[in-house]
Amino acid sequence: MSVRQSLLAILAQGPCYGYQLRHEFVRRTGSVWPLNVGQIYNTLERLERDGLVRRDGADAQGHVYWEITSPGLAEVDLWLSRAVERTLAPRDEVAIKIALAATLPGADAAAVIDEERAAAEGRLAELRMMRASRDEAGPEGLAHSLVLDSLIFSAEAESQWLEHARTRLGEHPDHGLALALDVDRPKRGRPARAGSAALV
Amino acid sequence: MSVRQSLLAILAQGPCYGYQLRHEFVRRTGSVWPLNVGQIYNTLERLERDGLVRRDGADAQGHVYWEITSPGLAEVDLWLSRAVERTLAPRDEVAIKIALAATLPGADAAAVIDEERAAAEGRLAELRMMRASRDEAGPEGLAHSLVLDSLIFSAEAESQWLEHARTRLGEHPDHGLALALDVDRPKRGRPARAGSAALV
DNA sequence: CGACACATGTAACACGTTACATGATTTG
DNA sequence: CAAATCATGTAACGTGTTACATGTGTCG
Repeated sequence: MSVRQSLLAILAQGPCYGYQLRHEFVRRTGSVWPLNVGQIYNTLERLERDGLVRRDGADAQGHVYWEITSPGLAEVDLWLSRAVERTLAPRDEVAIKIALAATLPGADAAAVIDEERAAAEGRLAELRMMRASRDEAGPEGLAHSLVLDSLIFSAEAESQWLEHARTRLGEHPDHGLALALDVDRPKRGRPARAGSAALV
Repeated sequence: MSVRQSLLAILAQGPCYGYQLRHEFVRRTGSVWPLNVGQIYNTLERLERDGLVRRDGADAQGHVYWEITSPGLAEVDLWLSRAVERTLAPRDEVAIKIALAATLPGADAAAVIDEERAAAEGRLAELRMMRASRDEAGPEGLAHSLVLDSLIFSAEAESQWLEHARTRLGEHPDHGLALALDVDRPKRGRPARAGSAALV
């Protein structure tokens, strides 16, 4: 929903055409989130379908302008006034992967964690370099550095969690967490074929 | 890609049928990520389409078993051996929203931050309660608490970033970050209709 | 019996994302 | 002129997600 809501929010400032919307989005979010132009037109059509924007004719240069509607403005207000709806537990591929690696007999959970942690640290270093060389002057500066900070905070948390996970895994006696398939689960009868331990 | 890869990884341990896969996924990831059963069958068909699993007949109870193929096993190995592919800057709706709120003349960025922070703290409190009442005994205990820790680390980072953002916003003179539409951008000629400042 | 969990499956949708086609205009 | 940018658009795909239909088995 981020792209959709963002475009809508920008349109709340006044009519724009496609390329302009992309420019505004990139400019305001610090150029860290590139946006394929095609997606703009795509999203605009979906917003139109939902009655949140309408086509607003074209100017002398042929630019097709889009205008926000009343329901669209209401949607923007709602977006800004209420916190984003998040599930209590957003799915995180890395966390899922570690949890599975830790319970799969055939996997080396420690190695998986190390690999992910190295990747996280690499991203972190790159983000910090970007952050350091970021020019904070100009009206866009603060927003830009805030976005970078957000990414850095998040990457730091991931790396720290992985370190924590690595430690706790090491403490665990003989990696005794590998789980075979739970063949006894079905209430109404056990499958004929027992859970064979393929792979390793 | 998380669900897809997870099911594949579980199937690497041996053939399973749909409901069993769901059970295994939920069991290994600490029941924090519920999985609609329909999605299992959906995903299995897509995996079959890609040649990573194949149907493996049914047992006496009518359970339809699925078996991983060679390419499927290779895919699992790859997933476990290499870090998850992540863009340097994953899109985060909250970060995008704050960046936009900070640059939109009509928005009260401070209020938006406060609202998001309250929500983040709420989630955090709930996660900590879950974590505290989590039974760590049993083979699944460690994986479960690690997953919860992941969510907690992540929620903490978000809250801390929001606090940081709030502070930096406060330091900023007269909220001077509101950006009007960048009407001078188009290189080939200025649109006839100037960027009007609608909304506030 | 009736409610509920088990079990399989289908169909549709949402959003994000990319590849491609097409043309005008600017610039080296 | 040729290349690059600006600009609009279309078509397709991928994953995640939900709603629904259908039937069997269990249990109070």
